[in-house]
Amino acid sequence: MKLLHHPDRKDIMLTSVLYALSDPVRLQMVAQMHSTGEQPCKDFDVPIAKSTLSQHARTLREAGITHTRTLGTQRLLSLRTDDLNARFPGLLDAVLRGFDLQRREAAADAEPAEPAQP
Amino acid sequence: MKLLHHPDRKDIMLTSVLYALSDPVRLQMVAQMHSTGEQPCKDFDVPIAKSTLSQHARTLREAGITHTRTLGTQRLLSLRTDDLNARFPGLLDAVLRGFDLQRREAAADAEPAEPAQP
DNA sequence: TCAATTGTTCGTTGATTAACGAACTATAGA
DNA sequence: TCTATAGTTCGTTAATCAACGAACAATTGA
Repeated sequence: MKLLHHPDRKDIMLTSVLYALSDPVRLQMVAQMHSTGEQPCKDFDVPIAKSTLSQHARTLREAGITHTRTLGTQRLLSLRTDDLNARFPGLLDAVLRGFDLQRREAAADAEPAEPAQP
Repeated sequence: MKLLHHPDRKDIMLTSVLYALSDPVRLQMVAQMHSTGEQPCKDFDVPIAKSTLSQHARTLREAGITHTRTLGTQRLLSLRTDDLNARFPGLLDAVLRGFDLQRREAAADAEPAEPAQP
């Protein structure tokens, strides 16, 4: 079994975090972990090959955004919420909120009018 | 004279903003605009060629982070604070605060002890 | 008009990136 | 032990990126 490197809290770099979050696939993964909690790679709802997903998971882990633990054949990913909040207060929340606002707006734009009962 | 494209507020994308902020040079530029206000390219305190700086300025502008206006031969850059706060509430502040926290910590680490009179 | 200042554009280079499939590792369960 | 499942690693490809210098454009001021 391979041991996975996670950076210490103090070594989490702002530019690395912002870069990791700037990819649509990774941002989606982060949003999903935030709403659903810890989950295995296979449950991420992203339309990419598993090798690509594995690489994205690594990018998030090495940036200090996620923690990965092994359970059987699975790798369970979760957000390092406390570490991120301690190091960059308010950043994760602002990103997640921005992601949600943007998503809502896109959904609203797709509808022609405000339907009473959709 | 060339006219510069600035995206509408509604077209500012989260991933583009995060990406633009994930480069150390651009992040430094943003921090400087935040503390010093509007300023011309030549006043940015970054150790790069002016052609490179010009490209970074373009990246920031096209991501919707900065506004650029022309004054004589100069291009004055300023943060689109209101637009960013409206679209992604708290994001810019969190990034700027995180940048400052990280900078302070790095400075503290460089000092061996707490000198009374440095 | 001419020179200096400020910034942009262009072409190049080397590095990095996201994507994929194939091959591999490791564990769980039959 | 054998098979299925879950991920990782590797090699490749096409695209993008940051950096630079040279050449260009636009404006100011002498």
